[in-house]
Amino acid sequence: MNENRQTANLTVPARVIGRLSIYRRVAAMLQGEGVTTAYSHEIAAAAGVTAAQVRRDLMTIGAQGSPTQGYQLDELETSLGEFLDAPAGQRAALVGVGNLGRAILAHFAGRRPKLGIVAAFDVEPDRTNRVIHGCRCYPMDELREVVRREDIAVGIITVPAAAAQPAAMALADAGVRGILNFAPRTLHLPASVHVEDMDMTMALERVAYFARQGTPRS
Amino acid sequence: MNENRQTANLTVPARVIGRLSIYRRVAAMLQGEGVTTAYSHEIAAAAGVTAAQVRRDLMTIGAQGSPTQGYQLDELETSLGEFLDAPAGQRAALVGVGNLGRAILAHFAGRRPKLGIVAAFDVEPDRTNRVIHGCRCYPMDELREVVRREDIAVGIITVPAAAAQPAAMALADAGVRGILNFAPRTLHLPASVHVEDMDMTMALERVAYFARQGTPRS
DNA sequence: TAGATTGTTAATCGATTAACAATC
DNA sequence: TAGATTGTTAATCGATTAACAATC
Repeated sequence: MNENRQTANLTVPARVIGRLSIYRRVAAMLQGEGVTTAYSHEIAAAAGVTAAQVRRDLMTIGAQGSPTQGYQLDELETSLGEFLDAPAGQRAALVGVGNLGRAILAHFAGRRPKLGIVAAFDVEPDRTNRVIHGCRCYPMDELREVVRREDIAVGIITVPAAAAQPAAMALADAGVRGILNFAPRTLHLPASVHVEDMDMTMALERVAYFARQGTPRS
Repeated sequence: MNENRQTANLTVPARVIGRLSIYRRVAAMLQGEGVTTAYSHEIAAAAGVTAAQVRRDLMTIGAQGSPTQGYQLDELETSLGEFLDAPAGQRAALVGVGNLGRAILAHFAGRRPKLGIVAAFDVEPDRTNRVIHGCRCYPMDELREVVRREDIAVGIITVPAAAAQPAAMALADAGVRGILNFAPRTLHLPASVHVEDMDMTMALERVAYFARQGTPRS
């Protein structure tokens, strides 16, 4: 068991990656307010986690703070960017240009230079061969070609539930390695493809349940 | 520590509630295919979890299966509904009728009779005093009155990041007990208000990271 | 019956929290 | 310096997994 331990790139749990993304958002926000340094408990308060968690997470990526000054926010933002972003950037494609798909295109348009949605796909002819929120929309049968040409690594699924699995397969077959799935259906894909579900119905039902019962103390 | 243990309604972790919501979706889907009973491993496969987890979760809500037949899907769906839904139903309000807000209104329109979005709010005059995707849109200064009149228990926040905290406060002050937050900002609210974050940017960055690094084996 | 599945407890695993010496 | 904060390890906590007798 010792011989196959990972040496070069440590494995970081998904939970931690999510928090790092939030710390980056917080660092940008604080800098926007003119703040240049922040203590772990200040970052923690803005991120909604504990100070100890912030320190441990930042230790993971090798970001260091000063015991008297805290963390230098511009350095921190750089460190987080180097960890979270691909050096050469990554490109994403969206499948399903309905109401939700369009909203997501608008939401991400120009937000992250290192991670842009560069193509969208749909089965409906009246949604394709045009530009929506700055993103070119192609018919589904061009997916494979466009994904390869544009070197697209990430897929976003916003099709109806019944169409989700075929859409995911098409993306995976074309070479996509990660999928953000908004459709209320569990996707079955090779283990080499990382899937994250954004199930709005589930989330809303959970909120409704705890609105009634009260939040557990965890 | 023994004296204040909960007796009547057991506390169920958020993770479990989320899975129960998924089992309900699976039960509905299988019934739509004409299936009447399913084993835990069949439900598990469709839900993307382990069979042992399905059995343990269903045990939590007192749903029983037969060792030879598995679970009766119509009974299961009823049990899950009785557990997840408020007997008299619950009403939700959405704040922020932009692209994402409209998409969510369309997404939930008529989907769950026991949990409907019955009001929307916005600061923009040209978005208010009209009906969008079947939902009446009010100006923000009517929020308190409408939330109380319609007995709204759940809020959905789809405003820009800078407007999220005031919107959350307005909802909490009006009596909302749970909030589904799509804005990329951590909300600070009394502990009595349950908050769930749907951070699309974080989720996409996480997918992009694991698309590059490979999924951890967890 | 035989056998796969269920309900339920014990063992394992991983993440969070607590603690504390080192630091500026 | 004094003192709050940092980096880092040990203890705790909770959830998942493994195991197995009971069931139809």
